[in-house]
Amino acid sequence: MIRDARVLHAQFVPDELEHRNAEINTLSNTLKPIMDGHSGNPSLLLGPSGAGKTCIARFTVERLRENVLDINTQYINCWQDYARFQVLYRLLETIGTTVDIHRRSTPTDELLDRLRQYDGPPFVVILDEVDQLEDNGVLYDLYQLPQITMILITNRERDLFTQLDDRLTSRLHPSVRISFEKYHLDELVSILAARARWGLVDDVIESAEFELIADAAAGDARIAIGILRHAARLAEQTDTQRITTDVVQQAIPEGRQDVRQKTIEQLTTHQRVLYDIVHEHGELDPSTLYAAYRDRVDEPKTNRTVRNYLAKMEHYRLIHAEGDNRARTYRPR
DNA sequence: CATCCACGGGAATCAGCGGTAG
DNA sequence: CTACCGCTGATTCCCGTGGATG
Repeated sequence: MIRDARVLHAQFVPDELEHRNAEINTLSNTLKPIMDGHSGNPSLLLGPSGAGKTCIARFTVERLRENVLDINTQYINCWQDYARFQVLYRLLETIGTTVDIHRRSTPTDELLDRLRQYDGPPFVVILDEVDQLEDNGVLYDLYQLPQITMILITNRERDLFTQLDDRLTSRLHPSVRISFEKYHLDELVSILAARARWGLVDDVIESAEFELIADAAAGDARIAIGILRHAARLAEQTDTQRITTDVVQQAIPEGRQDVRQKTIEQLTTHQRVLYDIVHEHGELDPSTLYAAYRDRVDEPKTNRTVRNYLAKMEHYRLIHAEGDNRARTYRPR
C-alpha cells in the first residue's frame, strides 16, 4: 500500500509545487539580492497553520541554493529551539564552529561573537513559529549580522508584534510580508492526489475519498496529509486493498489530533497526571492543582519542578495558564 | 505596611552515559 | 574488563520579585 512513507508526512518538501506561485515569486524576489552577494531583507510569512508557509519557505530556499553556488541555510523551529542560546547554537552548527562549545560553560554572548566573526557565504535562516521564541532579542542579534537573511514564519502576527520591543518593530516593519490563505477544497484535493501518486501504490484511492479528506481538513494541508497517512496505515493493518470511505472516516479523528497526540505521548507520567487533573477540573488554581497532584502520585516531585512542567506544557499548548502571581489559574486548552 | 502566594532565574546536586586509562 | 572521569539533563534548593490581601 505505502510505497514511500516520507512523502506522506506534511514536512516533506516536494520537487514541484502546484499552488502558491505568487507567494513563491514574492519570496524569491526578496531573496534575490543574495544572488549578487548582498544580503536580503527579512521576510515575514503569515497565515493559518497548514497553509503552506513552511513548505514554501523551504522550497524557495532550496531552489535558491541550486541557483547560487554557495549559500548556507538553516531551518529552525522555534517551538523546539526557543531559547536564544539554542537558536545561536543551531546556526553555529551549520557553519561548523561548534566543536569546542560546551553547552554548560559557554556563555550565550560568546556564541554571538562567533557568529559575528562569520565571513562565509550568505546565510539564509528560516525561523518557523517565531512567536514561540522566549527571547525576541535573538531576532535583533540576527538582524545585525550582515550575511544573515531571515525568513520569519508565524500564524499569529499580532502575538509576534506585541512581544517585540520598539527597536525591533521598527526594523521589521518594512520587511516583506507574504500572507497565506487556507487552501481551497480543490487545491487540497490536488495536493493529496500528488502525495498519493508519489507515496502510495497506484489506484488505491479515488477522488471521492480525496474530497472527503479535504473537506475534513478544512483548508489545512497538514491535517489533510495526516489523515491520508493514517488512512493508508489503517488500510495496511486491516489488509484492505483500497482506501475506502470507511477507512477514511476512521482516520479522520486521529489525523486531526495528530500533532497534539504526539506531544501528549511525549509527556512523562508526572506530567501526564498534571495534564489529566487540569482536564478533569476544567479550571483550577496552582495550590489545588499541586495538592491534587500530590494525592495522585507516589513520589511527588517538588513544587518547583511541577512549575517547570506546567510552563513546558503551556509552551506546547496542552494547557492554558492565565493571570499573574496570585491570580494564576490553569485550564485545559 | 506586613504577610501571603506564586513565579521563574540561578546554583548546587544527582544520576545516567560514554569514553578511556590502566 | 573494570574503574574512573567528564559531560549532560533533570531535579531540587534558595531566593528576589511583585501583585493581592488584610
